[in-house]
Amino acid sequence: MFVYFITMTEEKKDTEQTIKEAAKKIFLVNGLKGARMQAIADEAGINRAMLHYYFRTKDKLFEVIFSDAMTEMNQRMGAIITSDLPILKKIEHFVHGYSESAISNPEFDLFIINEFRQNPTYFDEMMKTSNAGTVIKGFASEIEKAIDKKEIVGNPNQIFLSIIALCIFPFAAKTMVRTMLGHSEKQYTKLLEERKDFLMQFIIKAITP
Amino acid sequence: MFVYFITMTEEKKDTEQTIKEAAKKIFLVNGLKGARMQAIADEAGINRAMLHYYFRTKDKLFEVIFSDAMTEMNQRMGAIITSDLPILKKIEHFVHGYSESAISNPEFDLFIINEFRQNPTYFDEMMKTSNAGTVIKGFASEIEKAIDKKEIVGNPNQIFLSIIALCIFPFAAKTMVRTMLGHSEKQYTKLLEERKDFLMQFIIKAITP
DNA sequence: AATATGTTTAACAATTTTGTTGATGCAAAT
DNA sequence: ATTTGCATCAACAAAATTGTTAAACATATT
Repeated sequence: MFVYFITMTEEKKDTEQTIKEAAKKIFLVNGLKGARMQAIADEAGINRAMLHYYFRTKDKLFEVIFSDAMTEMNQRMGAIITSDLPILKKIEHFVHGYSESAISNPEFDLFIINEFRQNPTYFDEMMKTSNAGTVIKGFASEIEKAIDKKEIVGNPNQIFLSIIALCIFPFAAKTMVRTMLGHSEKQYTKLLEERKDFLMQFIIKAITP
Repeated sequence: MFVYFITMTEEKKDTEQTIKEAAKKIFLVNGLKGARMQAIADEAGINRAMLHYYFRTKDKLFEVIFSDAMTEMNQRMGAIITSDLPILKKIEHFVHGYSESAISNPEFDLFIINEFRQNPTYFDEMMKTSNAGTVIKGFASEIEKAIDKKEIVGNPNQIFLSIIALCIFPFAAKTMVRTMLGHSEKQYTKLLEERKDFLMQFIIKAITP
């Protein structure tokens, strides 16, 4: 009996979790309007009515997935905070940290970029209040300070933009780049792994005086 | 009478053109499934039936816009071909050429990235046959040669990926970056303009021995 | 065994979106 | 002035998509 209880609870959670994972997969690729509830149900291997039973509406389900994604974004950006390291070490910490989490969830980057465009006001608000917002602005101003101290050279905004471009683009445009290079999934994953180290050398060369 | 004839013809073409421009705007932001015919009609300021009158179905209308986008992509990538310049000049030519065309059509980049993901096989095919495909592979192999000749240093694929990341990302993730930097549309446009020159210095420093 | 509780499903209803058609207008040709 | 041919629109029909419900099912509690 006790065993049954555990089993049942686990299976219940499993359904909800299964739906969330399926929904994440579909929403991340198709966006809110582009996604179909049936596609999510198929992905989860369950009846479509279950989606409504657990999450009421498409919008509410999306909201859950979206919040999770935001939390993840805050965590990723949090990788920058490492208090009192010199700027190059800080950049290195960010590059490695970002790459690590992007490798484990490579669909995420493009989703965020798309959502930003579709819902700019939401993110405007978020930048003012959230962890990510503070971190990003802090990072940008640290770059500025380092330039003042002649530790690195260039325009602060351009440098900031370049660093995140080099980090994010390989994941956001994964399929495109992979196709351009004629790489298999495996080859490209290897490229991304190796990139962590390549990038630091590349960036350091580019910004040190 | 002659004047009337001209006027009428122009207005007819205008409607079709108006629809195409509106459709481009909507499809580029929302994708095929995410776009709504009513949204396109509203954007064009005409009755929705007109879309069907001129283009039959949503799919066919999308196909037209998509083909145009592919043509543009081929043209952009063609900016690389400048026959016998040294590698750094060739890169410079690409960076400037790409930035120029991206500034005039900034929604395009993210659209292509998204379509690549949604329809990988289509692009796989395209890379084998099209202008863009040849150009991209040629560019990648030129970088490889230059590395052999010790003109530049690094891994060829990483360098190729880095160059296109630095060029494309600022447009693809425009809204995101703009929000992160707290820039207005105007400020960000200025940043993109200035970036043409910044980028070349950045890239040269990063890849010369 | 009977009951209660939450889960699942198929069928249905409502809504949204796409696609069609017949009536109307408008300029050019006769 | 009448006719012709295309463009436009409002209203309608069809299809796709989302949301609801009542009944069946499973499992734990009594």
